[in-house]
Amino acid sequence: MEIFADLKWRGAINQLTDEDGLQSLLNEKQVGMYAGIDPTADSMHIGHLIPFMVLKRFQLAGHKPVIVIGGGTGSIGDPSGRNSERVLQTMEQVMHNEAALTAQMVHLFGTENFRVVNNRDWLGKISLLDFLRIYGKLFSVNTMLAKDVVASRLETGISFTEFTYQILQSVDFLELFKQEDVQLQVGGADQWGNITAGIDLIHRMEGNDAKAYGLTIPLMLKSDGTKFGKTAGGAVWLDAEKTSPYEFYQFWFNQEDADVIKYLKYFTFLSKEEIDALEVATQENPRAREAQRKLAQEVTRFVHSQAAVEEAERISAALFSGDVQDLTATEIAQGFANMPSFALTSEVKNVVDFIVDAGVDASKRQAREDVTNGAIRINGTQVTDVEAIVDPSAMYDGKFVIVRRGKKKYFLGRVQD
RNA sequence: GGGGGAAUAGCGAAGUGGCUAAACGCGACGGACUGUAACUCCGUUCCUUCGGGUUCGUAGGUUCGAAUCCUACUUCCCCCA
Repeated sequence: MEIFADLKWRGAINQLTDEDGLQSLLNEKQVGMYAGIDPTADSMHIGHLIPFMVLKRFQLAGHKPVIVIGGGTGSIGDPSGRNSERVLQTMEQVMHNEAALTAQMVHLFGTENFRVVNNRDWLGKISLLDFLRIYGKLFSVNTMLAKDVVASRLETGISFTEFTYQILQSVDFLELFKQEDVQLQVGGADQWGNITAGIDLIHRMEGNDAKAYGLTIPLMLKSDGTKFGKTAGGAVWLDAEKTSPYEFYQFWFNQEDADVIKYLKYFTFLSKEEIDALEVATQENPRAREAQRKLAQEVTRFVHSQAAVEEAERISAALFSGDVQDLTATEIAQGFANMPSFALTSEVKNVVDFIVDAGVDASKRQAREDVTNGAIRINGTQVTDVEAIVDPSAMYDGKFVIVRRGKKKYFLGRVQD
């Protein structure tokens, strides 16, 4: 499918500045395009992936994405989508984040037909007087105040620093237009104001016939209206240290039927035919969760690797069947990375005491009840006798004890001595 | 500043001297069912060495016996100024 039609079908387009103009540009040449990310953390989370998925599709279609790491803008703070002033980060933190994000980008985009640049390289060189004389004159405060992002903050307050953010982002677009032949900026729906400000600046500096376009992506929401990409544990990170590949896989696997097709379209590179087939499969046999499985596999492979997919599936199979005996110590460490864990000694204990000391249950009364009800499994083996004894050195090289309460609540004991 | 009312378990809310470790609803947890779902159903829901122990804003008091009566204090709400 032609890239533009494909994006529309995938529901990836919210607003466009000039559909016909962009369409014909895309037809005639390899177009440079960019999206930015401010180094506010040392990893992307899946929310960040939203504009980058679109860039990746353009890349696969032969165009050239550029990622701007906002070393300059990130030291200022984007007011978009926020109702309070950002706390500035230390420069060391910003630099550390930049390096980590760059590595993630290269992992997703490769090095062919792709660039990562840092806007500190140009923003950092502009003197205050140049800023005011060259750029400031071209921005009307009246227009800036009218942007939604700013207007919504006038009640609660916005600093001059954040107010100028849209000028900096506009300068980015202009610089990229000149240096990297970037003609399209892609961003989330809340970036519309910043993007159009950039196009206006390009027109003023480079002439009205300069071809610069903007594309925003719809706000991603779940079918129940809540925010996409959050779990009880917080954001879903791309960094395997923050969100293990197993948890990452599980996040996608657990999507609702009502959302899964939307996400397949958006977050995978499967063809329309494949996705249509999965849609039918979901309707006819929802219990198989074929679409969710495919979604989890595809996204986990894209963000991590095929090996990560296989490992995640092995851990999933073990955890959900309860057969945890066969897991290796490494797999346990991954599968339990963000599950509750507790420290223990290799001392042999009574189950009830063990459970309470582990924090699995709050009181002995509760612990006895759970044991009696058959709700407790130690290392995959059900324990129903309150007098049973737990020996931490029994399995997994004496390093771990896996406690399961109920069907799928796991707790990992790490033997300390 | 004056007057009135209320504080009960995670939350809401009954309970006005013994039958109350405290109804009921929600939530939470466990189980059955299921698709690692929703719904529904069943059970549990202060601690315990299972003998018992400690609870109804806090501290005292009355009583054989107090969540229930009295006093003081704290907090919250309402009305009047």
